[in-house]
Amino acid sequence: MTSSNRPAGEVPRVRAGRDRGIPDATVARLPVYLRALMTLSERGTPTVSSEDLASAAGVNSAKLRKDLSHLGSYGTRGVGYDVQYLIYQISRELGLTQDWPVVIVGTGNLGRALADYGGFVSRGFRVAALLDADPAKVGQQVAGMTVQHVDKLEAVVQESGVAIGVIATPAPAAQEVCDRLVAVGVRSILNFAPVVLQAPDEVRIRKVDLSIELQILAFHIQRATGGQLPALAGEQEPEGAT
Amino acid sequence: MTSSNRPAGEVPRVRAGRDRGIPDATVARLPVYLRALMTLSERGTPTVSSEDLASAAGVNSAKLRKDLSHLGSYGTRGVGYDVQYLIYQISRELGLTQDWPVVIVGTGNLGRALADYGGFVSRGFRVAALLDADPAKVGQQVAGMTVQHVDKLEAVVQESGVAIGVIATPAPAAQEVCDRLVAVGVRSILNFAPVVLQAPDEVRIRKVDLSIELQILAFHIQRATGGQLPALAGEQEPEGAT
DNA sequence: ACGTCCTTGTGAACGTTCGCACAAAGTGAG
DNA sequence: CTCACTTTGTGCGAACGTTCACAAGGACGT
Repeated sequence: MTSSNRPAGEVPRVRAGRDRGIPDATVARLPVYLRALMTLSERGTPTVSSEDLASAAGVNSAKLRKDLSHLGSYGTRGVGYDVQYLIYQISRELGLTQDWPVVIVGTGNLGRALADYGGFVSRGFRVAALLDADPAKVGQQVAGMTVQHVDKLEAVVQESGVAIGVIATPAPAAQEVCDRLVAVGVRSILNFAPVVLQAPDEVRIRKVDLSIELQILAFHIQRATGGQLPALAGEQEPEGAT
Repeated sequence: MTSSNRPAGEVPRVRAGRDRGIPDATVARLPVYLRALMTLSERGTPTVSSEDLASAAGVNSAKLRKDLSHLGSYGTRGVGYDVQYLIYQISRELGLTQDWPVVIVGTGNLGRALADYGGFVSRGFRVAALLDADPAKVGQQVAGMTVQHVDKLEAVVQESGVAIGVIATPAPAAQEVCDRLVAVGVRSILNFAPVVLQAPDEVRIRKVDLSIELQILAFHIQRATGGQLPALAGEQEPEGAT
């Protein structure tokens, strides 16, 4: 998944000016911290300690401090972190202070859910277009936008400067959509279709698979209960009376 | 394989009487392998090499072989893996050979998308009930099921032996739903709401966050382009350093 | 039967991530 | 000013994950 073209031997560390070598694991957590900070901000909390913020984000406090230290020293010892300032710094690091036009391909249930999802707009993402191959769907209004035919994909991407493509099509159509997005210069793709997309290394693909998460949960339940449905195998602890 | 001598404390891996601790990273990939194998199966492919299967799943072939080796020696040297047999073994390991009743709470766009998602049913998951707190939604037909009021949550869970709860509510309602699910014995929760749920340690929570994935993509684009949109250059300068 | 070719399974090296524990740095009371 | 207290930032060892490289094992042609 990682296509880091780093000269062999060096750890992603301090580079030019500000520290730009942030570990992937840290990057994946920054949005979670941001979310927790937003909640604190709404409550009017001025500062927060690493302990409290870590608890709100569901991580270890040492890990949180180390993560934040990759952005710089934005805390005050003895006090904690200024909520507003930290929100700004994380947003800036994630590139959320600018506007990201996104194209969503596929307006089935999932595509519509995505178009309506408030979390996109509130984080600097803007749906530039909704596309679908089904003539019956073209022209429909979804989340205040008119669904366009997928033939417009190339035009929309170029006119709106779309940098991120979201694929929410059925599985068989996903690869072709991916190819077309790549062909018009999109280098970042978020894929919801249950297929493994093939693309050049320079294209960054992230995948969200609803059923995979369920399967992982099922594995752990099965492992914990020896293959029995827990609710049917007894409500109490195994140590309890049988 | 030698069993690792684990010090007292928390156990990151599955601990069982049997020596079958499968790493989390491997478990997370098994569904991907399974998906690739299903595709091969539909094409009538009898056997597949680790190289080909790894390519189809988008991973390194050595990693795939090591992952599969945790399940047992199911390959034949010089030939590869029998597709049908491997499908069976992975399915069994993931617990997909049995039926998992699932309750979906929240029938907004996302909840409906989930209810309609074919990937659930085809993998041994069955939607036992769709719940919503909105009286206007109760009684509606979604994916062939009637939406019930969330007050029925406890009854549904107990009657159907639901082991997995899916939370697709708005953020403010998620924690309460989580608490209620835990209270009736649900130990595995898949959370789509953009909040960090607090629950006892024995409850396994997995989170899917649509906007977090987008934010991670945005970070990488921004990092690669120095903070500017690749297509639309020149709008806002990056902040000066301290 | 035997040698050659192919592929699995895995030991070992390497890189990444985690979390403890503590020094450094700031606050505030007296 | 000094001292006690709080909290950050980080060095370090351990745990975890990934990848290389190759021995072991099986199929197949001759």
